[in-house]
Amino acid sequence: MHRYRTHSCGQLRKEHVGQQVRLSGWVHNRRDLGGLLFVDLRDHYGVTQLMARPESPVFEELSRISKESVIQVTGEVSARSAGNINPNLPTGEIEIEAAEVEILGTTEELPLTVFPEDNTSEERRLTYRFLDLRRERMHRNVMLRSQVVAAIRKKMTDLGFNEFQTPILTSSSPEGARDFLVPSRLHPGEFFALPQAPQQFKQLLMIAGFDRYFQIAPCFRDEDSRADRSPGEFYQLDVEMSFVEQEDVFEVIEKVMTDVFREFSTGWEITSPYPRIAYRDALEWYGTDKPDLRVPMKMLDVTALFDKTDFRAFAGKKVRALAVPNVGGQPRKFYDGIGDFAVEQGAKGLAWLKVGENNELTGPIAKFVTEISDELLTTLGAGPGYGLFFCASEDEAEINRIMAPVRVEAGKRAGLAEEKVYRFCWIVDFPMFERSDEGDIEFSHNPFSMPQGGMDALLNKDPLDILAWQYDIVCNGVELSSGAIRNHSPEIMYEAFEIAGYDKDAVEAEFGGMLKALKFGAPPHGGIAPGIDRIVMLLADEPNIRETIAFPLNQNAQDLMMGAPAAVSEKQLSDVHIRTVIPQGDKKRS
RNA sequence: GGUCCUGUGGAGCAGUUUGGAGUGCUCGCCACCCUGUCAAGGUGGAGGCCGCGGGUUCAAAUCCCGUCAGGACCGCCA
Repeated sequence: MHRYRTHSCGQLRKEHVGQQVRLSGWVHNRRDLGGLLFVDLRDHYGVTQLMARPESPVFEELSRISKESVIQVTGEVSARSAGNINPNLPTGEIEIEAAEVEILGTTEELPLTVFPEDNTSEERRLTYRFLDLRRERMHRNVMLRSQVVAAIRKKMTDLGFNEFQTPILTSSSPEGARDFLVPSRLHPGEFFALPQAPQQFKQLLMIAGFDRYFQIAPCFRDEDSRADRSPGEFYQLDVEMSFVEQEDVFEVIEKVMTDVFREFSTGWEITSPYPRIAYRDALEWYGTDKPDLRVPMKMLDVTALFDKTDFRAFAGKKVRALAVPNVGGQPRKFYDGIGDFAVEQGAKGLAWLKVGENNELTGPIAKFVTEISDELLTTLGAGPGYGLFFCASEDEAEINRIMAPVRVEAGKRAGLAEEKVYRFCWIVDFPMFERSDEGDIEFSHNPFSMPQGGMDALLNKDPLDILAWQYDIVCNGVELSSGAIRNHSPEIMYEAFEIAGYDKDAVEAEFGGMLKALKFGAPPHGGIAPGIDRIVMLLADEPNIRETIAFPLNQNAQDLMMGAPAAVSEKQLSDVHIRTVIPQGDKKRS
């Protein structure tokens, strides 16, 4: 007989009855009936019920072993009588009559319960992550991630892509986030940067002629985290293709995403092809460039209409309207509730109107809009039963920040949000340039994207009107990725940087390596990089990205289990020529 | 850098608004009862610096100030 086990805890069925078997695993739960003892034994594969009677030599020992200890049990598989079958357990038709027990690993009192899975603070879960990962939900999420990554690799390979590894110790790349720096021992005072993305390397691979690249790539950015943005590091499906236009990239990614989501979602609906929404439309309609299309309502700018009124509160401000159908029966409390939600988002208030049976408008601002009421309803496509909400501000960005969540929340409260569905979309036509707060022209996103219209556009159009071959893929309000057709022409690159205020010398000083490569026969190319963590987060239907990562840092970018980051010895510091200066008042000291 | 929420036996909460004895709930732990449970059930018990420091008060888990820790968001991050 094998030393530790003959079968897994998820393996035994009716046909094994009568066999002598050995199982190893964790004590999942115990039910002591006095004259009869049940122990659930758990491993990665499942749970099997062990059973012992008082006359058994192992009864006493088995009844004392604490939960989450690791034990090995030998005994005979016996069939459960019809009334005792557990239909919720794949192994529920059998149980093991324990004859021998060996304790392989004991446990101290548990800081959290593995089973049942009650609420535990995330701080504690991360501190004892090895216990947290035993729990069914986290175990399932981590396995889902593993399977999703395997499926993506297979799919990409089937589509003719090759996986490459790119350096982890590298130099700063043009993503624009703060770098994680690694001091060089051999070169005093110089530093590596961990890659924010393998952006330049994948472009170099295209220039080197490899045609179709992908990588499940680790990326590092020293920026603050969010519920959907993991602290410090994350993984992306990094993709780059040669001799392609935007639509070619879309075709590949839509196929991969749709297939993966169909394979791993539990029957959720996915619509393909994904709608394409221009960046400017997305901001006006949804208040964000990552719209949650499960709520279909669009907002509209009605500044021009309110200019015709004497409504002082909106005078001189931009006004955005949200028309919500099917809320005619809602009490005043509903409308005020939406307003309260807007205030929580930072609004001073939210004006609203109710559309009556005969299109008559009622509500706090009704008397101010009498002369534009017909036009308003026509513009918004609203009629009886609609609720109209208005947000006004001099600052369009403020309207967007407030109204984007209000739109989704109002849709949910009105029962208009779809469930069990993945609504993908492409956001396209990002502007190439924007005006900075100081009034200068600057790149609005990635300076290495190809401007739509190429050199001609750069030379002849107002920079603020130039669009880029740049795109995002969004699902249910989660931005999965940005991507772009790259600027593979040095001349166009110099010109684009010129517009943004960088002369040729500055560009060469900053991006000389990349530029040099473009001068030696660069193919047109483009790519994208959907976030693995976010894909798994959507598939697992988890609200927080850390639930999809086995060992995430906490919000403050610390590893509570391993104690990272941490001070290092003076020797280590001097080896890499580093002297630390701790800010005054900072209690952290080596 | 900023705003907001949270901190109460081993775990998760309620109690704080309106100050009056560490009061309560669910789980875990220990002991005992229990021969078909599977989130077993029953009885009893142990376990507390109410995050920490200061202040107000006859009296503080509760009010005030500060501070630490965790989380959500803004900034930031393609």
